[in-house]
Amino acid sequence: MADSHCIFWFRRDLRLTDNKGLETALKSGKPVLPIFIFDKAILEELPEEDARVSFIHKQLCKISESLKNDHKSGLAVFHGEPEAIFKRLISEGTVAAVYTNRDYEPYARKRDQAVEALLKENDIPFHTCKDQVIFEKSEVVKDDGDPYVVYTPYMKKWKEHFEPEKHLQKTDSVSDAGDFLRDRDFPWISLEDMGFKPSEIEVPDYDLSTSLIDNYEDTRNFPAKDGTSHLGPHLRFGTISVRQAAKKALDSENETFLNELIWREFFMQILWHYPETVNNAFKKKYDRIPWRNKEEEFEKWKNGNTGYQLVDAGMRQLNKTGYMHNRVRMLVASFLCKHLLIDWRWGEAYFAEKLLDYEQASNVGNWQWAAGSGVDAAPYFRIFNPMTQVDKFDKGRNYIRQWVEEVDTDSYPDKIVDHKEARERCLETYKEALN
DNA sequence: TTTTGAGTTGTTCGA
DNA sequence: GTCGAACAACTCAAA
Repeated sequence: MADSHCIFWFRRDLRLTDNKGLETALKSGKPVLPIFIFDKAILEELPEEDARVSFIHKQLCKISESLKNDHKSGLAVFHGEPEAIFKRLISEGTVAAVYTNRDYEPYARKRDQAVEALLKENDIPFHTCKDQVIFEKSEVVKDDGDPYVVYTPYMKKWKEHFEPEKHLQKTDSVSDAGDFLRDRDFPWISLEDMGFKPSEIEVPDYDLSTSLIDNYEDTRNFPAKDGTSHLGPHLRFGTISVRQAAKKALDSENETFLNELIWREFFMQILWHYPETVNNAFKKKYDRIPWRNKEEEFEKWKNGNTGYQLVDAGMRQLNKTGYMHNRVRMLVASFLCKHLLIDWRWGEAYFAEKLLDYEQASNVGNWQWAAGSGVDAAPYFRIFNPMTQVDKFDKGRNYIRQWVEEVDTDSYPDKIVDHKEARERCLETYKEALN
């Protein structure tokens, strides 16, 4: 029998530096076989061209290259059902342990439980590490042990607990930590093998320059300025570690950026404690709202043809680039739920399909916020006025003109609903349902 | 247990 | 144009 080795399973932590689980695996003393699995169940739901699949694939190529060059090792990439692949991997009898970083989404939790059970049957330990957040699960909770469901006290407690020297400690460099399994070749899987084409939409590199972070508070409300770090997708796929991002946030005099990272963790712990909110309103009676759910209106919203300029600009930016300015996200979400009375789950699903920085915890949390049904949500009578939002945040209409070329011509669509009427209809509907 | 103050991001209306 | 109140209570967090 060949010598035993352990496995490190990459998921949403696609980097070789400052990767807690990888470091732990290397320190086990056994050679490490790094693997990635394209999960068939997830891929089947996606269109032929998906920017995120392309991005993951590209990152895997990079990781594989540097493993080859620096460690004479390779990355084993699979396409299939995780459990079945692990069965195959352990069938040789040489796997001593499996290491991975924890993932808190309901689907991932279920998947990991199944894998863990399978490994256990074969007496193989499954070690998981905290990597994608500074604080997870119940690390920041109220004194009585219950989770926070209001952001501000959570944020304060988070900061109380936070010790940069301890929590931002970088992992050892890969070469110092241990060895990879060498000289094993695996067939490489191309996008085409999995039925995908390279996407025309590219994930932009992140920019953590100081000026950007220091000015974050000034620019974050003005979509035309696009003062964004593009950090979202990189935190999503782990091409940057949250610790490195937090370090940058700390260097800034301005806490706004750190607060955004804390929002991310706030929603992650909400999802951890309340996984059912993926499909159900956090405030249960909001599930009594009789959504109108008009398909043709949903289509217009998706395509940016509502006749409300800022809404349309946002949706078109999303469709073209996989990104939408946060200020505008709030508006289009409010518009869908309140003006059109379409179920927040429809909007959530559309964002899930399009956003490069899609993060289930934040997306569900923020959609429920917009609908009024979530934790710490906007009161239901707070209804954005799409015209007023233009005056406030895109006065020069630069953002609008950038994304809606025909905005000042006859071919631009009429308003899908009258603002005043829609507003009153919403207030009545909510009031009635929540009584 | 009870009390108190507070809660991401707004809009409208009337003075 | 500017300002404060109303919009609706409710529930959370902490003392």
